[in-house]
Amino acid sequence: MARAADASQLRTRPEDAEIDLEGLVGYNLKRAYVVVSSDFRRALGEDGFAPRQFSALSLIVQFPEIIQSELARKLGIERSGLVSIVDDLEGRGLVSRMPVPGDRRVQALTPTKDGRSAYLNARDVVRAHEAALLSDLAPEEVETLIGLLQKIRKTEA
Amino acid sequence: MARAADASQLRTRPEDAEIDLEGLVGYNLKRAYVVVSSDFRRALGEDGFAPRQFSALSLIVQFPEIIQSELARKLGIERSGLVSIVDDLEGRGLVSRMPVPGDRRVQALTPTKDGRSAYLNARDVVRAHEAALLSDLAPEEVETLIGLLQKIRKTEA
DNA sequence: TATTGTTATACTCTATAACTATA
DNA sequence: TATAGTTATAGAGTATAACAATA
Repeated sequence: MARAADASQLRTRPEDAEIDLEGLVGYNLKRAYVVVSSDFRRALGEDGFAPRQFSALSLIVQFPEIIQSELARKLGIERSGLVSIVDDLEGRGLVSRMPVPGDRRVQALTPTKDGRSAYLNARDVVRAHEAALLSDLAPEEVETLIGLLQKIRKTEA
Repeated sequence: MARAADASQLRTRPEDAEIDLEGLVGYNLKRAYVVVSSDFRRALGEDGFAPRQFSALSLIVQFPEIIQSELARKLGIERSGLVSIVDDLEGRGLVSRMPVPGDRRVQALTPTKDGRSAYLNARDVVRAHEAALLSDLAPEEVETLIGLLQKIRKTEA
C-alpha cells in the first residue's frame, strides 16, 4: 500500500463510496430538528412553553372555540395526547374549556386574555430565536426550506 | 358586519394575520420528520432497524474500529445512550466490540460480515423509501433541502 | 485527575386500549 | 353504534449522575 490508512477515518473499499448517511433526508431532518428544538427550549426558558404547548396555544388563539378533537387532528397527534397539553395550559390560566350548547360531549377551547397576551409574547421570542438561529440562511432560503418541508408533510397518509 | 364569521375557522382581528404557526421552521421540521420517520419504520418492517440503529450501523460500516465515544459524538447523543443501541446490534450478530491494544478502556466497534451485508441491504430499502416518499420533489429540490438542513446543523453549539 | 464504557434513573413525547357520557 | 374527552399504561428516545476500570 502506498499510504498508511487510519481504518477508523477512511473508507477502505470502492463500494463504500455509496455509504452516505449524510445524503439521507431523514437523518438530516432529525439532526436539524434537534438543533432547532433545543434552541427553542433554551430561548423560551425553564418554565416557558415547550414546543407542543406553544403550537397548541397558537392554534387555540388562531381558532378560538376549536374543539379538542379538531385541535388534535390539526396538530397531528392523538386526542389522548392532547389532554395533558390542555391541562397544562388551563392550569396556567391561559386557556378555558367551555361547554358547547347543543353537544354536551365536546369542549371548546378558548384563550383567556392572559393566554392571548402570553401567546403574542412567546411568539415574538420564538421569532427572535428562529431569526438568530437561521441567520446563516438568506430569507429566500428560509422560504424555500419551509416550502419543501410542507411538500413532504403533504405526502402524509 | 357584512358577513357572518365562523369563529373557529376565520381570523377575527387584524393583528391575528401575524399568527402563523405554519411560517415557523421548527414546526415544519417536526411535522416533516414525523412523516419521514414513520414511513422509515413502515418501510423497514417490524423487526427491521429503527432509525438510530440504522444510523449507528451505517457509521460503524463507514468507520470500522470506531470507538463508542467517537460514535456517540458523531451521532450527537450521549455515550450512555449508545450502549443499548450497540447491545442490540451486537445481539443480532451485526457488530462486534473488540479490545484495542494499548488502551484497555476502549471498545472498537466493527461490523461482522452479516452486519455489513445487513447494512447494505437496509440501505437499499431506505433509499427506496426516501425515493418513494420524496417523489414529489425534484432531485435538485432534495439536494437543496439537504444542503439547507446541514446549514442548520452547523449552527449547533 | 481525566476518560471509557456502563448502570440506574427519570423525564418527555407519543400511541393503544378501554372507560364514561353523550349523540 | 359512533363520537368526545379522559384515564391507564407502555414504549421509544434521551439526559444526568454516578461508578469501576484504566489512563
